[in-house]
Amino acid sequence: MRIATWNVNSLKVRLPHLLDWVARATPDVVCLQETKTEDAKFPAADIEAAGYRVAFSGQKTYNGVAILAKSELGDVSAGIPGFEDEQKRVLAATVQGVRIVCAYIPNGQAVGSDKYDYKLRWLAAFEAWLTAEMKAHPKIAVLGDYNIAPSDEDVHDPKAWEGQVLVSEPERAAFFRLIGLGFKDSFRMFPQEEKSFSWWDYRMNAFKRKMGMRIDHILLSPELAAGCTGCSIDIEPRKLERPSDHTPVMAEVKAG
DNA sequence: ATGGCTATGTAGCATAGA
Repeated sequence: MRIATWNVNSLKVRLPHLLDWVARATPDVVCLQETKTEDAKFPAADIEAAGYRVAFSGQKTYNGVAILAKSELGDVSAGIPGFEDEQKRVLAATVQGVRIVCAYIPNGQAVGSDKYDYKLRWLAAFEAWLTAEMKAHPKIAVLGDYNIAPSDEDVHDPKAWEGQVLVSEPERAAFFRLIGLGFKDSFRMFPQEEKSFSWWDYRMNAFKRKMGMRIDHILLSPELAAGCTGCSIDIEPRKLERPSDHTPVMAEVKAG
């Protein structure tokens, strides 16, 4: 089963890219972030016509998550239980015996800002919830835009970014607490090219200059990781006209 | 060089992203 994540930065603008990409990459599950689309305006018919079922939790202007799947989406739930949050950032569903969690982790804006505090509080709630989810679902995958570059090799210029949001020690510590629960960063289970990134700033010709970060991740529970046969980033969509600033990441796992 | 793009909501720019 191929499972993917992609921050599309507006589903309305990126729908043609998404449909082209799923036709080419043929994922079984796709987690989307930053759909920026109210549920009433979600393009469900176009996605269903492409052969996917879909669940979504969105809002106007900001955030918004969705899960596409070739087969049935069971036990769909939105948000982190017990964590009050107006922002639509989490959606979970069970597909072929695999619990899929789609997450759009807060950006954090700047270290020390209110949004940074919110990011750390959010991550603490996320970790607590996943600790329980993992026990309930031994086959669980957590896919999404983490807005954290785990290690310096995930940053084009670690010196320039040192201590900044996306790489700061508390953010990385939160990421590695998820690893501490037993999750594997599927991308790093396999040999990868140097300077493998999933996001490049729209400005400064950052993509062409390979000035990116790896902040989109697929974390797998031990049971899923044991059956994982690959994980890769597809940079092709970033080369198109009007691209998302993020690219898809896809892993292959054994279905339940 | 602390900007630089892009998307949205809304009708000028402000906010946010990362």
